[in-house]
Amino acid sequence: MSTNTDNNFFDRVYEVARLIPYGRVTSYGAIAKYLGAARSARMVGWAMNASGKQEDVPAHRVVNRKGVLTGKHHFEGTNLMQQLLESEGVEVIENQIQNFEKLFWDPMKEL
DNA sequence: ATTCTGACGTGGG
DNA sequence: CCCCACGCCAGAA
Repeated sequence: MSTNTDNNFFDRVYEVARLIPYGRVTSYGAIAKYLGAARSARMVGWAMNASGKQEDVPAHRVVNRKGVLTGKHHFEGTNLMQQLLESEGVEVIENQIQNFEKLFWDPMKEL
């Protein structure tokens, strides 16, 4: 059995997502790039879609490159994603994360 | 098999 | 800064 590098692309996305520190955020592209699939940023989003099964995947900490909560519509309710972020100290206005550059967590750089 | 779509990213205007 | 068009690639119909 493989350790953790032979899992499906989806599972790898989940692994990285779990590594996102509390109160920090990252982008789909950053994760995709870290996995060596920079051109598959969209797949990361798709993977997140299936992350509903995974309980340890903080999908709310993953946004697009602009720092906008593009996927909030996929969460339960209408502003659950924003609430989760704000509960971590992340300020969100109009689906836009404030100080995005400062809160941005780059797996390639941090790992 | 083919076609469309999408929680994206980049480039040009 | 905003808006538009194209590329990528995996899953769904």
